[in-house]
Amino acid sequence: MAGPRTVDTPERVRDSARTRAEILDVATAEFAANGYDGSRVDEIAALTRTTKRMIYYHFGGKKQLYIAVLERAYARIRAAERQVELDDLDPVAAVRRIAEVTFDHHGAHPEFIRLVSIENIHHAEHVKELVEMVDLGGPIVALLEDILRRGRQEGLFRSDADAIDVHMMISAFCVFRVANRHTFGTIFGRDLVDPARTDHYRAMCGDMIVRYLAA
Amino acid sequence: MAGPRTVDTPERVRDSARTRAEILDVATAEFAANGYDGSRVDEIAALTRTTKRMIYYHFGGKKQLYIAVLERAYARIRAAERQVELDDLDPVAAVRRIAEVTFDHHGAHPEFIRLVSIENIHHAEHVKELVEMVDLGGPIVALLEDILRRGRQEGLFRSDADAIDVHMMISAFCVFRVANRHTFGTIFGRDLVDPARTDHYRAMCGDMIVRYLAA
DNA sequence: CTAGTTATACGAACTGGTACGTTAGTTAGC
DNA sequence: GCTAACTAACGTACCAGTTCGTATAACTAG
Repeated sequence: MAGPRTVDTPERVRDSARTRAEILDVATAEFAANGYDGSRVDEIAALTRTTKRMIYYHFGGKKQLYIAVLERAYARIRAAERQVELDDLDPVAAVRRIAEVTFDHHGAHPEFIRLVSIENIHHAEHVKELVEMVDLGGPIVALLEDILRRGRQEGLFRSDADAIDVHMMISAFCVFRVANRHTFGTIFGRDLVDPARTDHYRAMCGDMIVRYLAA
Repeated sequence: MAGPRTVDTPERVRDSARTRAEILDVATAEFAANGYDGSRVDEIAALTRTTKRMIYYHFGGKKQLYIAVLERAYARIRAAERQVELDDLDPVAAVRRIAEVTFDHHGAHPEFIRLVSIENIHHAEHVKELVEMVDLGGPIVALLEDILRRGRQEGLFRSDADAIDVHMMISAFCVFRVANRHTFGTIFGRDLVDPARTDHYRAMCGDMIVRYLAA
């Protein structure tokens, strides 16, 4: 944030990195709130301290801006996955830990979940461009494969479950709770993200995967 | 260019019910494919054998048409739920049966799942209008409550699980498999709706809920 | 150190096209 | 001959992307 060169002009300075970051912040909120087609480039520009021209100057267009937003959102969950510490946990505790990390991340980042939902409406066409640049799934799959291998060696886990399916079951629970909370809450009168119920659902998620995996 | 209606033209009769149904069919496909903002009233009209004015004549506007589409889609899953026969099944088999019915319905109606995702992007604002007219959640909850009560009486089920949470867990799995298949398939290289894997995932869904519920 | 030069960062106003909804009029059927 | 069902063509607002021009930082030669 501090001026890298001169100390004058506290604001209104030329700083492309800052401008880009501010556009990305606003665009993330807008795209998550309104979807791709529902978002307006003019509106995103109006919510920044710069103009629409800068969006085209720095990103090229609405679509590229959206891809940049997606890229940053996925980078953040990979960072969360990378920080999990579970070398000293037994396999059962380790899968529960992973489920809880996923649960907490999705609960804390509903805008990421919304972007993923939006992306699926668009048949993942933008994520398809992303995976050509970064490996989004590798880290979590490698982590789970290691735990499953240990668990099977110790005779704790069933042998017909693989890492991708385990991740799928955990994601299904954690994504649904956030992604579908509006229709679910409206139809069943239960707020899935009510803070008073968070511990209940975190435990439910852990129980689900641990019991499913049990030999 | 086109001659008057001197030629036969076997159909082309005035039939408001048929016109409404045709508009609804096309609109369902369009909204499910492109989302609400991504769908075009002109395009929907072009895909019917009538004109855009008829959409406004019969439904009032884009939003009301979308609500009518949602209403019909929800009516269909309630019909599927109503037809489940499980009076002669023990509680464990009965929950598995319900999970399978949900699994099969969602697998067979991806357009419904997409509409639900789209609706959540819009904070369920249209479903909120729907629930004032019809009770969408009652039937499945009543069904599950009955099974859970029997299961608890027989000492088969844990006592800290209620019908809404059980439905949530089943829905999470079945909805995720369809709703997120594009991003998941792109990132992890596994097609969740590959017919060759359908039996595997149906069994996985049943195992999940049965094991979670076990006392 | 400084005057001249260039690359980068920025903004106001505009344009071409698109999309929802309407106006005005037509036809079928009782 | 009255009305529900229907059609073509239009109007207005909006929106992605562009044009053209300006200001500032960074660099270079003298």
